Amino acid sequence: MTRKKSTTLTEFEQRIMNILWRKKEISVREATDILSTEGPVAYTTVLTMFKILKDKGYVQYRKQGKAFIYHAIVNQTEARKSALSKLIDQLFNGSPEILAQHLMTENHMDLAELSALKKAVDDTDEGT
Amino acid sequence: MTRKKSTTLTEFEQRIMNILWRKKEISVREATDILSTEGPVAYTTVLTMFKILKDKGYVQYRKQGKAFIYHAIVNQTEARKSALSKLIDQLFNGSPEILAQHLMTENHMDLAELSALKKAVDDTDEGT
DNA sequence: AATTAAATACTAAATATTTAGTAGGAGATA
DNA sequence: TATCTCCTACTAAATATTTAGTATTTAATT
Repeated sequence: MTRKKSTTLTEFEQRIMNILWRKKEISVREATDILSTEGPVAYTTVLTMFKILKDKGYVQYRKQGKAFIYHAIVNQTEARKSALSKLIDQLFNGSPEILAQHLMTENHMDLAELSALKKAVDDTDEGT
Repeated sequence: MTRKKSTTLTEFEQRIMNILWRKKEISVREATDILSTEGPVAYTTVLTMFKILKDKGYVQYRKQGKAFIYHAIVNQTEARKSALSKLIDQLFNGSPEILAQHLMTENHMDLAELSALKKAVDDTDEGT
């Protein structure tokens, strides 16, 4: 009779985390402003989401005056890893190789392109 | 005040579609038996899910005696495409290249491996 | 044809997720 | 200090998703 809680970020959680990963630190007010550019959203809705993210251990805050300034405490790479792993399990028979094949055939990525990317990754550290 | 309906397959929908992609055709009874090996599930629950998938246009059925025999009418590649595209939008800045990087760094896929895969894909047609 | 077995249809409800209103509090300001 | 503004806390409810019970139908069987 019970529905399973999501193991990864929900859609709205995701949207907020994306903002946090870009901005490092942000108030609920600022986040609301940013989200509002994509569509109407109430301040308290965003507030609630931050509270949920806090409870789930994805973010933390510090106080500044009377406001909370939030920051992410899970990094993007980790989130990518678990979301991708879930997707691979569910749709790619648990095989990253099948996903790679799919990328090459459906997204027209060729080896030259991948090679260049690999080089770029090897040269830098932060691959975002 | 409204929550957005999922654009991709939900988790349970996904589980059933995986069975359909493997078995081509299946009755609710058989599907229930298969799903039961992973955990308890009521026959009517599975029946309901098939009805939902039918309404959403993911499956179709033919009658055999009094039972419905279901088959998928969306293929796995399409489902993979949309789910992946959604994930890339949400977590990989809309960039398949970033995903490719991630695969290489986090899943330790190297170019030799990818090259072999590419060759395999080029030789066959159905890459599952 | 009547009975039976098994399937579908209809209905309902639990849980997760998303959305937001109202109350109350804390700091800034007049 | 009194007021005002903006913030968080608390509460509530809408929608999606999952789960399954009960009623009805259908086909096979006797």
